[in-house]
Amino acid sequence: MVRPVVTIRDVAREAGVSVATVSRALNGHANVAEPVRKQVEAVAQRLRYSPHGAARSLSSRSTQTIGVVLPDLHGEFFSELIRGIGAGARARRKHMLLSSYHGDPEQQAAALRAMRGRVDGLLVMSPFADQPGFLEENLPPLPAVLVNTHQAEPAWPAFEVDNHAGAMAMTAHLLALGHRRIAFIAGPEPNYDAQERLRGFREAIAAHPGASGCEYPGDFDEASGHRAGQAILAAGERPQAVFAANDMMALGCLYAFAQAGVRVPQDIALAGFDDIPLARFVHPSLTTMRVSIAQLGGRAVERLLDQIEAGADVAGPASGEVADRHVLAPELVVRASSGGPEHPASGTGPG
Amino acid sequence: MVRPVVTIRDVAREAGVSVATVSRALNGHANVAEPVRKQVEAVAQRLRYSPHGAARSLSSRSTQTIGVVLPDLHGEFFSELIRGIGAGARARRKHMLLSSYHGDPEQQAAALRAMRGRVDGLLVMSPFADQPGFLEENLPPLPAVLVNTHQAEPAWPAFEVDNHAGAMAMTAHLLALGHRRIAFIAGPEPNYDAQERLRGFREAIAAHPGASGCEYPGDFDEASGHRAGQAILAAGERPQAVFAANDMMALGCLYAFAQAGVRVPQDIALAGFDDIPLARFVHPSLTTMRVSIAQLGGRAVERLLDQIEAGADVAGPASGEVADRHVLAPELVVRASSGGPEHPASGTGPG
DNA sequence: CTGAAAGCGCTTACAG
DNA sequence: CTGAAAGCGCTTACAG
Repeated sequence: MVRPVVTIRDVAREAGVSVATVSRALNGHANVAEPVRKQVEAVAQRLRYSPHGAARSLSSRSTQTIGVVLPDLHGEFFSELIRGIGAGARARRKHMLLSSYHGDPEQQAAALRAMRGRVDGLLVMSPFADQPGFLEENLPPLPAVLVNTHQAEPAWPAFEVDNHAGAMAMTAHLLALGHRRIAFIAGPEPNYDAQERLRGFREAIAAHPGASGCEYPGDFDEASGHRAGQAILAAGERPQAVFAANDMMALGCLYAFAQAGVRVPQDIALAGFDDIPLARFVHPSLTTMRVSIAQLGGRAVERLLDQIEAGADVAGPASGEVADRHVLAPELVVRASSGGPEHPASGTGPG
Repeated sequence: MVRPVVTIRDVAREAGVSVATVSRALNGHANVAEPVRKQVEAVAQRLRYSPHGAARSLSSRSTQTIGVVLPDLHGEFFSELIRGIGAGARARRKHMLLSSYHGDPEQQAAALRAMRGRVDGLLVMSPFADQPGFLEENLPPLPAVLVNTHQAEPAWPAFEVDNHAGAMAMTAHLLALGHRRIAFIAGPEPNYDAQERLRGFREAIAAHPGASGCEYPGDFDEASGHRAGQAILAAGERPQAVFAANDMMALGCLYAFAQAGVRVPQDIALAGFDDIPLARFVHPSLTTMRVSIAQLGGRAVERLLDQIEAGADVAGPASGEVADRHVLAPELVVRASSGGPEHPASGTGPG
């Protein structure tokens, strides 16, 4: 059962040709006589030869691999992102080297540097990218595309969700339904997505005469949404609608309302953000902004592979150039919780 | 902004030593004079040197990477698996090369072979492993551990969920609650997990005098669960309990019952399998078997890394040896839908 | 403790 | 169309 390790030299010897010819034959180069190619392929197959990845990468200066460096692997967001990147990579026949780290910049720096010589380009999500010099100092000299990452200077191509526009759209939806006093349950303050959603809410409220908003703190989990829901009910003048900065908080809030006997949407409208799978299953089903994270990953990997194929090999653009930035607009999904006219395809319940 | 590519030779030249000394200094070998080491480290840092992965792998015959080959990336199962593997790999400072393919054996064969020279070992989930010779012919000569994969001969170490025991446990739970006529909604026939769950159900029913089971087809999605639920209600003698082979089908069934005005658990008890996140959010919350897929992945990667460190370098065991097989027992999670005494921590709703 | 040299397994100009 | 040779960027016996 011990399989011998077979190299290109074994194939060459067995086929009676040079290793150069084996290499050319197996890599589909044109300048190989057809009978020779057949012969080499037959021998390679018989010996179950497959080329050594590191050797091939070293000599060809190409790894056929993209590196993906993420802050975490936990939760819907990352699994969708990985799925989208994986699909995009496979479509272009690339491998995917996945690295996650926890918390501190040191670890991410190490993860980034370890990619040199292993990948042809990088997809990076970094909470430290707005720290001046962080990426400049730690990205290997390779093409890189940022995902959902806020850079101080737009030095790298970037793909992100348009949280600001999404929050404005949702607020506009609630306003269009006639609600004027709207509560906002905010996400964690240091979080850039949270900041953008809050900004969108504020802007939409400010732009609408007669509308007023009040804000409650939260940190993107159910429990904080639950607390905010209780606080909203306890406050003086009850808002007509609540917009939670993500779905998990909206669910917590929904639960608080249910406990208090407050009906959604009859007594108060409710909306979230993200369209997590749960959103359509809860009762009432949740109006939310749908964000296609898999698509975000897929488009980012396409952009990266295009750049790699174009032969770019530097980390960061030439000086003075501004990197392209791609924002994906989330889509309003109206369900029962906001009391608006539901889109038939977004209906509640399985079956 | 164009960063020059710096190699070990640049560091050596700059530090005034040989490349051998740089290599030893940076890799923490003992036989380097302390001042020399300091000097080399300073230069490496100043030049932002990081070693070239492929070159290092080729000469050291070690990639510090494990390969993960999966049939798909879609859904809770794979994201949890990847998360568990990723955490395990990071804990042991290994990289993770992730490859997914769709459908056919050819594609998986290619994915497996492409791993040679890129990884030190493989974690493989393969629907084709019971096809004689498939793994033998396509696994590179590396240590490999199988995950949730049914092999005809137990030639490789394997980690899997004990679906049979889990289904028996759930059936026993329903029987213990006094239910005697129990319906089972089966998964897709070719699926090995589905087969094992069905086998566990049958065995538990057969072992219990006075109990009777009837079976309905399904294919692990909501819609088939919904159809089965309708069929169950339409049939002559209504069962006292329904056990769906997975949670998604249980949810579909629950929805059919709700539409028909049949109350769960008062009129009929219901249980699922998997403990997907939705299970605790639906109403009534769903009794199910919890399967820790992340743990499955984590343990598999540990087993693989142990084998790699032990210096094994062959695909498959020595002839005559039987590979170890690890089954992870799922855990019964009693919630409202079965009408049993609920565990306090498993309660319904957020907050 | 240090360096010169061989070698890891490929690819790719360069000749022919 | 084919082969001999150089080289990719490291690591590691081997001498000293």
